[in-house]
Amino acid sequence: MDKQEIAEILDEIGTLLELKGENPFKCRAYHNASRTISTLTQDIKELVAQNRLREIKGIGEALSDKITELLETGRLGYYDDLKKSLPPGLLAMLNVQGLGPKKVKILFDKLKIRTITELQQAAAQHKVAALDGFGAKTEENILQGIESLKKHADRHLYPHAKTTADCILDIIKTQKGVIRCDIAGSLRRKKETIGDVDILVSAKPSAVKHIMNAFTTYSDVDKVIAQGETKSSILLKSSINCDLRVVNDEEYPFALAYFTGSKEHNVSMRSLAKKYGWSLNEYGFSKIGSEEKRGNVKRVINCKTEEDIFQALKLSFIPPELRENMGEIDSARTGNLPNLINNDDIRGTFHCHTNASDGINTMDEMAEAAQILGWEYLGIADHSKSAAYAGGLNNDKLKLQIKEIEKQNSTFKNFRLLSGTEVDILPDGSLDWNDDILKRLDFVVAAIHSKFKMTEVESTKRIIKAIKNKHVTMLGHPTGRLLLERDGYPVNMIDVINAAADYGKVIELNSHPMRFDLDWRYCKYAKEKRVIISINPDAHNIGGLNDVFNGVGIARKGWIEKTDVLNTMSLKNILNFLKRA
DNA sequence: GCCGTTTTCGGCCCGACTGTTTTCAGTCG
Repeated sequence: MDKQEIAEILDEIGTLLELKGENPFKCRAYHNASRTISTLTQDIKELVAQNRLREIKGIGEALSDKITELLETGRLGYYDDLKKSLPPGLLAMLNVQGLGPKKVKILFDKLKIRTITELQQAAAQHKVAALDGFGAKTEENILQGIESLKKHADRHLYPHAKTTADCILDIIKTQKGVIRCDIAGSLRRKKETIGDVDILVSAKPSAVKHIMNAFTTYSDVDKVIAQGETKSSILLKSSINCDLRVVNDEEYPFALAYFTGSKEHNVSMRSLAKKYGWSLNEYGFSKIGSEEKRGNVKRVINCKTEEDIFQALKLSFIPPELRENMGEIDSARTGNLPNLINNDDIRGTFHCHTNASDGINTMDEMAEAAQILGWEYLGIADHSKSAAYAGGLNNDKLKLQIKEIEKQNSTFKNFRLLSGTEVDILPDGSLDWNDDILKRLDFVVAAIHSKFKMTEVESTKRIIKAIKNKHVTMLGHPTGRLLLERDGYPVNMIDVINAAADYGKVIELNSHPMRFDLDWRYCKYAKEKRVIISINPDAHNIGGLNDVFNGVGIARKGWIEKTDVLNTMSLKNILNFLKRA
């Protein structure tokens, strides 16, 4: 059992306790512990072996015992008993918008509803509205919530949500009376996927109604979910939920910080404010104990921008991408925030396909696009011969491509194509090209494209064997395509990172919107082990090259600094690096 | 269930909106 599985069980225990009506703080303790465990960088097995679990903040005696039991026996009696005491369908019911643990508990206690299907039937028969605390409107919302759940279960990819948000932002910005206007929420934090879009506006009071109307009557609105004085919520035809919040301009920086989140980051910021004797909310700082609410808040500190808020708390400015309560507040206090990568820092990239294998554009077109982006180099990495499904090159075609690249390079001035390959790691860990061909290439990306159903131990062994090959430069998409599931595979990333450190290999962080291989914890671990990451688009066309930027958000979450990323090196350094590799 | 320069008990982040009530509970972010 790994820490991720432990974290999932702890989270579920927290939710199950909520459904049983347990002390909310006890429930929260489990949720907090789950998050802490899942983001742990130390080896949990080692911590248990050394009896050091309780050194972790939020893990006390009870949780330490439970985690130890889970790790040592693979089971937890407390969890099994808890699960037996409630029907499994209750957890799924919590996904219905507007239903929380209290309402689900009532539905179960009074009507014996155990599944979403039973809930839908009961609501259709108007049995739900008859319950105490429920009504016709709640019943209607439950039915709509179930429909919506079926229709919009998925989250939205960053680039799609960003395009949508920009269109709405453009409309809001041009409204009369608007002072400041920004995207907030997970979109501002550049999460890989977005739940809903949050837009924040500051405006003159007289303009609020007019702005809200402009928002709710936007041409792409499918349905207006809520419309109030400060907040409106719409569902777009593209099935993206979008919230607009209006505040006055004095409140704006506080609201921007608040609605940018994350929730966990905000909780920590409030705790910190409390230590200074202030209460922090979306409208300002106020003195603890004062009864003032919105409208007559006596601001203890005036803040015109978000920067001022951080400064008031003696923190350096925390970029939105880092606001996940993953240690950024401590780092901001001690001046140790990472130096984040910007799009402008990217000086080239590897792992790009052409129409020689399964790409769409020609090598010429890809090279031109890279130069337009201002890059110094572009790596060509078409598939190898075993990747028949992807039109993998045969020996002769690869040799021809190497020659073609040499020829092209003689025509460039401040740009260079690098000849590479995305070589298949075969099921036994050997490579699809022999060493004679591999040594002729500038770089070699090794990746798995077959036999995804191997066990974690088997696929880890397979990858590590490939990493050991002296011609391999980097490991491509190390866990497959997680968002597509169908070709993701289990792998022990800690072992893989250790091997990459031992053999001096690069690990690729694919930034194609459908592929997010490494999460921030592994990036952080890779950094500790001094393993270089490369942000690669796995671009199959010109447009794909622009997606490198989408990966930058991920890299930021990984606390990867410019110096830790291959793509920020100049061509000269890249060539030196490749020679060494 | 966790935590403590207010440490073994009492507090744990905070406000808007909705729908249900007639002053508030539940949900959400």
